Amino acid sequence: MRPQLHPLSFKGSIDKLQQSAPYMKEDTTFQLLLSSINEKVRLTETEMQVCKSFFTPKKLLKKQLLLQHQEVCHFIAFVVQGILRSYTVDAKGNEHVVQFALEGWWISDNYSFLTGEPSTYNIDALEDAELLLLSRPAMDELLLKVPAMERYFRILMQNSLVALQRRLVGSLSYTAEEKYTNLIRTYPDIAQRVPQHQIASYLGIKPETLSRIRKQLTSR
Amino acid sequence: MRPQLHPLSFKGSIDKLQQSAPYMKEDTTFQLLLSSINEKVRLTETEMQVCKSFFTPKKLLKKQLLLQHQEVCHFIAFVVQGILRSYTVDAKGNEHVVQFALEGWWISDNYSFLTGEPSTYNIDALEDAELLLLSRPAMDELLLKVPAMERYFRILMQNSLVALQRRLVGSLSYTAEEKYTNLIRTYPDIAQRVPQHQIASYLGIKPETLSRIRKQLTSR
DNA sequence: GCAGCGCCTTGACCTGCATCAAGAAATGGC
DNA sequence: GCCATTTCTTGATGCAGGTCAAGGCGCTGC
Repeated sequence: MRPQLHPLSFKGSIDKLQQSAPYMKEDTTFQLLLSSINEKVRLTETEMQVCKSFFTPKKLLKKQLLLQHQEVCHFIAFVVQGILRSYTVDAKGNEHVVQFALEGWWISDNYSFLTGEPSTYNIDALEDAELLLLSRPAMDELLLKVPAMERYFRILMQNSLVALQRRLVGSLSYTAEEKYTNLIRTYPDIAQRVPQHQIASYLGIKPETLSRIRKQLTSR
Repeated sequence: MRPQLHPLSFKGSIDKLQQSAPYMKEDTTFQLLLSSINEKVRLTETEMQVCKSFFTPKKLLKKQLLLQHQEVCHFIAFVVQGILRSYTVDAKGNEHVVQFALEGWWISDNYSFLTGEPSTYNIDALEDAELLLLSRPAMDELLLKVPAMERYFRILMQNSLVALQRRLVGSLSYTAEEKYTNLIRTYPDIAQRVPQHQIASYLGIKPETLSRIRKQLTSR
């Protein structure tokens, strides 16, 4: 069985995190991030501390925008708690969900972040969320001070690339029903926490079609 | 105008290369690779020499396979000359072109290369080709000896990620005709050098449909 | 020169999903 | 608890692109 690959990141367990006491707050915020990093590269205790210092915590309410179309994306965001989505609005006015990000995933507009050009995406919260932001200057400095992070980000990029390539081939070769059943098999938590019409948008089908597909599936 | 981003790489000029005399062979083989690297990171003269030593030249005839489905992908390949494609065959027996690679582009199955799992892709040559292969152990050693290459590959990955994300959104929001006109606008050389039915496969449409679209377009 | 094959075109018909329209359920604010 | 809004369902109809089938054109090899 192949290990799962997630766009821009991996999915870490958060069970412990949610139960932990309030005075642990500071630690638990970074715990998920550090375990994500540790899964891919070895950092010394000091490097981890340095790392932490470059991130800015941020809270977001449901529906609140983190990034708006035509703004420059000045950060990449690590999701500590909640769900975010990035989406575009095409020439015909249709929204297309590009990515969901749950706990332990990264989200941003890479293109805008890297080039400084205005973004073509919007990013907002589908649930109240807690994030750790890494700004462009912070990232540049972090990579200088902790070169191992260069490797971490390369691995992230490669994993997302692979996941995205699969999604693309899937979008070309599967029927709407197959796309949906693949999704709920691969990311059952998304299917449960995200409204159906958002999932439809992610899959590139209409909410009506998804509704009919679900009806079909339950009747079997 | 946005700089173009190419899946897994960039497109470098090869005009000079093709005109150069035979005794320059050795140099011209690496020239394109080095200029690709220099565009993204600064290497010392020594580092460039070290870099070269890790690559293995390889020639491929038209239709020859570089990687076969279910083999492990032991390399990433830089295209010096010619055109390659990677493709999958889905459950219904349909081929899907995942990527084309022209001069100056990289091609491989990243997933298989990174994890050592058997590949789900095939890679073959659409024209006689000249490649530079970087094996997994060679890459690991290269990254140790020339850490700047870590950055080069991260940038490559990020660029491909961005390009792939656009392609995905495009595959969801554009009509077949829009997808085709986008392709010939973005990569006119692909449209000219690659047979139509391969392009149709890349776009996720049938050759018959592409033929009809082209007829429509010329009649306007 | 022509046989054979790969590639492209054209026509007739079919189908999966979109579109449009109208309610029904669920959710949330106060 | 009740109204507003958001989300989901269902039905009727349309169309982009797929499928199947046949034929043409231009290589390449002998």
